[in-house]
Order: sequence, then C-alpha cells, then structure tokens
Amino acid sequence: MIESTVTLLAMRGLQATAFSDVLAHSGAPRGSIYHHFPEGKEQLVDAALELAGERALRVLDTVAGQPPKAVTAHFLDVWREVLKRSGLRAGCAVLAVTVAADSPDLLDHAASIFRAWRRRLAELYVTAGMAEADAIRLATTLVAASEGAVVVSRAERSLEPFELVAQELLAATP
Amino acid sequence: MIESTVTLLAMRGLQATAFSDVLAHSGAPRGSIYHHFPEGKEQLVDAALELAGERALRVLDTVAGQPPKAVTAHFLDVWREVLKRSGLRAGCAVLAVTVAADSPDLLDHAASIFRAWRRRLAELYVTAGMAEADAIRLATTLVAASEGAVVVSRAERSLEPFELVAQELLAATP
DNA sequence: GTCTATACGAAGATAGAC
DNA sequence: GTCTATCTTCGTATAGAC
Repeated sequence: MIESTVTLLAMRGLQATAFSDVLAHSGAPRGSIYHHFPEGKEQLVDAALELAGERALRVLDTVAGQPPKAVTAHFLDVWREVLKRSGLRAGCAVLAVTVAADSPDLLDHAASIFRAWRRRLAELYVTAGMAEADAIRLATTLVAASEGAVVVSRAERSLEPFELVAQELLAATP
Repeated sequence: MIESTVTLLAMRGLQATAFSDVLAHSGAPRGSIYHHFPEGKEQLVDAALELAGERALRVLDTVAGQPPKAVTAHFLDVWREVLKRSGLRAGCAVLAVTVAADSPDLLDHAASIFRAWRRRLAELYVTAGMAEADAIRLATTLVAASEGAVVVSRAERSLEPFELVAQELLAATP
C-alpha cells in the first residue's frame, strides 16, 4: 500500500490520490486501511514520503567514493528512470506533497527529505574532494534542477527538457 | 477572480483550490462563476494559467537587449519576489497544475507555457550573443532549476536553498 | 448579472459483524 | 484482520427567482 501510494502521489498528486485508488492499485483489502493506518490518510502519505526519501538515499550509497561527475550522473539516472518507466507520467512524490500540502506536518516531512538529499549529496561531493561551500551549492542545485526538470518534461511529455538540464548539470560538476 | 485563482493555485495546489476559496479571496459575487466561466473550474484554471504565463513573459520584455547575466538575474528576481511576498508560502501555479492535472488539456496548456518561457529566454540569450545550443540549454536549466528551487525553499521555509541555486545559475551564465 | 437553494457525486472516516 | 454499511463533509454544477 505504501509503495502504491508513492506511485500514485507521483502520478496524480496529493488530493487526487484517494484510498480507493490506493486499494485498486495495490490490491490490498478494503478493511485494512484503518487497521494499519489508524490516523488515516495523513499517516499513509507520511509513510509514503518516508519510503520515497529513504529509497533515494539508499540509491546514492552505491556511488559513495566515486568522483563528483559520477555522483551527479547517478542522481540524474534515478529521475530519468522514473520518467521513462512511467511513460513520462510520473514525477516526484515529495514535490507533489509540498505543492499541495494541507498539513504543516506533511510539509515539514517533505522539507526534511529535501534536506537529507541535499546533505547526502554534499557529503559525497566533499568526500570526492570538493570544497564544502561548492559541494552544498551544487548539491542543492542538483536536487532543485532535477525536480524542476522532471516537472517540465512531464508537462511537455518529452525527455528533451530533462536531457538539456542533465547536460548542464554534468557540465557544472567538476 | 482569475488573479485570485493564480495566487491560490500557487499556494494550495489544484484540487485544494475550491470555488468558495476563490470567491472568498477575490470578493467576487457567488453567482458570477458560471456566468463568466460557463465551462466551470477547468475554464477558470485555464484562464489563470494563461495569466501567469503571459505575466512572466511580459516581465522578461524589460531585459531585452541586456547581457545574459542580467537576463538570468531578472528571471530569478521574479521567483525570489514570489517567495518573499508570500512569506515562503507560494510557488508556481503552472507547476501546481502540472503535478495535479486531471485533464490532458490543462497539462497541454501548462506545457505550452513552459515551452514559451524556455523559448523566450533562449531568444534573449541569443540576442545577447550566445550560441543557439548553449542558449536553449541554459534557458531550460534556468526554468527547471528556478521551479525546483522555489519548491525546495517553500518546503524548508527558508530562502537559503533558492539563493544557493541562484548563485549557481548566475555562475553558469556567461 | 447576481442571488438562493439544491441536486449530485466523491472522499475520508466510523461502527459493528464475521 | 478484513468486510460491509453508513455517516458526514465538501465541492462542483444546475435551476430558477429577482
């Protein structure tokens, strides 16, 4: 169910993701929702954010110790795959929640995930020899530009915008 | 009403922006909605997208003929103002619609606006002496990174991420 | 043009049986 | 644990009076 929620958030946004959609997509039994998530939708979305955030962090572990360009390229690969596998219909669940967040708690959670991504990327850049200030600036730009590129490519239903941004980000990585 | 819709889309997203909110925010009379927008919400949102798109284009007219760095700086200024004036609570209406779009028509409209922004920025860069390929790549990155930076800064409720991205984008502009 | 009242459907949440 | 039924709220949209 959490897995399905991540997917649906990324494809349709927060309000458009109803329990019925999650059940249909996951095949989970109808009566299970409030058993596993007694606090309702907010708890389910919260769990989905956690999963999406952690998964991206784990992907980054595989490039620890590699040069900056490899780090940048790998982070870009994650988003390129999201776009490709969904036929350019999916985006980022964390962004979707940020844009439509009704509760301060969900917004805070989304913020902590963005921060974690930025921090982890900056760490990897520093490990690869970059200066601290350059690392955090590039890491933040990578996160922001990737998120934006996914949105634009999704709207235009073309990978072209994403690839242009990817080129620019790789060029900006020492 | 259209003006209020742009603001509310940028702050709460598509589904969370109800007619009642638009009426309360704009002070428009209740009976006017289906008089002015017989096709309902989709037509209202469509008009809001058009307004947001055109306004950004018009802002860019003021930097026609100036050097690339001035173009980049001015586009960034637009988004910095959106963040500041809203107390870091507002984002981009076009992005909000893209993420939560239920109708293909709205998605197409959002796409055409992103494309128009990219094209106009690229034109300005070319006029300022940049090569065509560099111009379109930088223009696309500027749009994507700005959009993403606004999202991240809004989530974290801090202008810091935006400013880091702004620095990087200015540095990437010849 | 703008008003009120209302139909209609969708979604989150709860209760109680099995 | 999971099911079904139901309650409540809310948002879009329509109808008809003024």
